[in-house]
Amino acid sequence: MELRHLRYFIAVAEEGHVTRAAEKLGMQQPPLSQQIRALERELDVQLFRRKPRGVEPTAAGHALLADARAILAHIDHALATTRRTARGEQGRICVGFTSSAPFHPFVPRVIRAFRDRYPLVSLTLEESGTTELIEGLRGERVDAAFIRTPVANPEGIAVTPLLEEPMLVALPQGHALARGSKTEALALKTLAAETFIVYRRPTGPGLYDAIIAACHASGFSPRVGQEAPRIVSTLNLVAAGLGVSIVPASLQRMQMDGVAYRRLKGSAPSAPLRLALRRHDTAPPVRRFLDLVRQTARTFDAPSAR
Amino acid sequence: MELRHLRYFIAVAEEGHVTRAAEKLGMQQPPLSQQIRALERELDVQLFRRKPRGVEPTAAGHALLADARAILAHIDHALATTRRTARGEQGRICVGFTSSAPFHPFVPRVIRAFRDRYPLVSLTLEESGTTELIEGLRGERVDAAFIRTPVANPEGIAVTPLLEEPMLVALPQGHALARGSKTEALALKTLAAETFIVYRRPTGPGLYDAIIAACHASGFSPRVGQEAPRIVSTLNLVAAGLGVSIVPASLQRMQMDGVAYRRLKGSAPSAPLRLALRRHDTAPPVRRFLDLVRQTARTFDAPSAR
DNA sequence: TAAAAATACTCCATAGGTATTTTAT
DNA sequence: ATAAAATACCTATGGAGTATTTTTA
Repeated sequence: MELRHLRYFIAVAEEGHVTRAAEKLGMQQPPLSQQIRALERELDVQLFRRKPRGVEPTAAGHALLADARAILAHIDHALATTRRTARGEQGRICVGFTSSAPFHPFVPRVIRAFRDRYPLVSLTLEESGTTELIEGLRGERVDAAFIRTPVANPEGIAVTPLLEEPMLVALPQGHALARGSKTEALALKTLAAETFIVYRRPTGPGLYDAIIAACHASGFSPRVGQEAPRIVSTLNLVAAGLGVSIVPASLQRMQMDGVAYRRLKGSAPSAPLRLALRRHDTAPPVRRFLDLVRQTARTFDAPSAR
Repeated sequence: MELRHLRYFIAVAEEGHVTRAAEKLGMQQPPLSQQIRALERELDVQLFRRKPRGVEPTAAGHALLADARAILAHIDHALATTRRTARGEQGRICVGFTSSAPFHPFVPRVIRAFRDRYPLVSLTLEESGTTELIEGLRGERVDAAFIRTPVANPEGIAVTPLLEEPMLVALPQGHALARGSKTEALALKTLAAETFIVYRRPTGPGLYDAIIAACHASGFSPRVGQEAPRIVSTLNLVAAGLGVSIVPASLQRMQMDGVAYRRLKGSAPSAPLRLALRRHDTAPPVRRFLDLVRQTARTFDAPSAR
């Protein structure tokens, strides 16, 4: 059986008249009669009662008519879903981000824009460390990840740079360097004697290494104190007076009590925001997400350094 | 689009390999490739990613695969329903009966047999007078009716005789004729002086006329007292001592207090059981019902005259 | 008998087959 | 280099067209 048979059958049942149905279908009566009989022969069921002024569906014909309409509707629905899926308008996507990413206003903005634009794409979010996110990408548990640092082993992973923001020194409130003119930039070497609170290296090696490298460039080797597993923990430790830290500027947005920020003078390390994807991932929602992220990044006038 | 495309698509998606799918479909690889590409072109959607060792459904392909399977299942289901409907195994039937019919053991037996044999046919029962049942048949509210009397205007109605049973005299308990040897048959003319309770003529003219005619044949004109709208009411009136009546033998089964029965001698009127249908009704459940009724009637060894 | 469906046939579009080339790793 | 898909081309099945007959109330 073919869909043709169902289409023809519906036309004949609706018209109650083979000749008129043929006209409506843009064909002649004999081939239509033949196809109807072929359908009846295949099902071994009489679908129409032939009368001198047309045809009338039998009980079986009526039963089939209802189902045939439902089947054609089912097909229309399936094709629409398929097309939407191909366009990336329907499906699923899991977006991961490191703990510091959501503080950058770009991230919530782009997530919201995606939800608005592609409401049929089911979007799940996952916060995790950079290393876990990259593993998640490889294992298909995550489809896109906002990260801040370069990836150690980028095999099969494509990283798109999005935005850069300065890094600031986070000092305990009341620290000597936190007093004075707060808007003036600080030279990194001023911090040579301080204890540094850093983000755990295994979780996000890039940030750790960038800070150490910047210190060495300024002529000193930083004393590393506590290592924090999340960027927020870093600030908690700073607020507790256990040391200073160097964090992306957008962290200021969280208004943490007991922490003061100072800008850094000269070639201070900067904090990039990047998007990591599987290289050659053709999943349409992922492509749409990347498109939207890039477009939003282009028109983003960084309000982070307020 | 045709079902062929969906069948081929499913085969290729399941095999992940056009050549193997073609083999499984009993065809060659190039035409299968062509049909798949034709489907992709029509939908304007890429369904497979071509790899050096086979093909892999895209996200859209996966979406379509699930729907395509559901559609084929939908079709199978529709065809099965159509065939069952054609065979009379599925559908609806409304069976009517006059008030006296269900007392004949044949009627409940055949109803039960039909339910058991055709569980997917939704069966509704309707009790009504003969006249209303025939109108119900004409108006398609009823599809088959168990009646006892001939139909006045049988235009478009086919009546099949099923069984005959004797009619008995129903007497008030304590009536002179109810005493004595109860098994002995009574001559109808013995009742010449009695008041007759009869079934209302408009509701069931056949029974009424049969009784009057039998009395005339026995040489008297019966005195008609109350007319009852239902056969049970007749017996109630007899029990109340308002007169005698002549009723089908199977009415004994209802064990009505205060009523005694006597057989009739000679050419007493007999009570037929008949099935009325629309002439030329081809509805399959109705044909099945008629077949079953006839078959059951043939093998029915009347236990009514116990 | 009259309208409509079924049959008989013819034709051609296209599904499917055969041979070969292109592609992707 | 190799396996598999795509392309080119051919064949023939069967869907559709034309002319006519049969059916049914």
